[in-house]
Amino acid sequence: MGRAPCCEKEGLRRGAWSPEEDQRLVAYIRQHGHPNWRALPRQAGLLRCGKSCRLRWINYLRPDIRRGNFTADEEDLIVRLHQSLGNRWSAIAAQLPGRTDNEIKNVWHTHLKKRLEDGREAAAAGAGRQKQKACKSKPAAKRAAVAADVDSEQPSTAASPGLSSSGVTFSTATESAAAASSADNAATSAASHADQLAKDKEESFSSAEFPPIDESFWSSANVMDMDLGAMDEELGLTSSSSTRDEDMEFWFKMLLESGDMSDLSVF
DNA sequence: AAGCAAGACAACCGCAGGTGT
DNA sequence: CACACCTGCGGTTGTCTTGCT
Repeated sequence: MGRAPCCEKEGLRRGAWSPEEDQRLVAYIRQHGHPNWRALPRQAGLLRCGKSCRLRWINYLRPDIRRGNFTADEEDLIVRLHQSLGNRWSAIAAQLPGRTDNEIKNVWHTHLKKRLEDGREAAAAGAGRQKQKACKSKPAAKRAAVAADVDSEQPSTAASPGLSSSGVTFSTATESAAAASSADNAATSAASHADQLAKDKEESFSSAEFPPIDESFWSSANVMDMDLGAMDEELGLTSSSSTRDEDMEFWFKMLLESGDMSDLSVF
């Protein structure tokens, strides 16, 4: 259980990613996947450490990322999940299709936490969100613009009905919620939240902001030489769901069985 | 119009755990 | 069994944007 030596920092770029770097990373992963993050930047010709590439891909460039503002349901779900899971952002993110742990963490620290601390979450649930969404509109647009840069090279698969991970991830959320419901009626509420999220996501992905995905991208000759099955698995796109989702489900059930999910009464 | 404070978000850092040799 | 390597996670920071005065 050793620790990986620190990334060589000499000659490596840091800070914000340029569109060119994004395109290069996306193009490489498109062709070869990312079996080895450490070796990826060198093979892709990027002056970045593998960690940085992974983070960029996971949090920003991954095709199944759901961009845009958090919905009221998503925010509520985050708050409730946080109450029962604590700072397990990856666990919370597993219940929010298309959202990354980093994004959820940011949202929590920037306003959800404050909302709770202020003790007026109930009152602010409506008004607060309206204000917040207005504030976020520009950054969202900015992100969309950057994404468009990348998408010009790689059509986003986010809107691909067949390839979107939403169904997979969400099915996990639904199943988890369903399991919870057997022990606690409150979980039914969580399931409805998940239902709503799925609807939101579908609507979101079919909106103009998320133009229809070019399905041909994934089946094009560009990716024919790569292991699509492996890629799908990495992206959480397989119908059998990812190992991580399975882990999350297992963890959820364990909590249920151990009674730790009594906190889910908040649902 | 300019300056300042707060908000929002991308990215980095260090650690822990899993896996292969 | 010990070690090295790799990946993933959570905390934190830096920078840019927005709103207010």
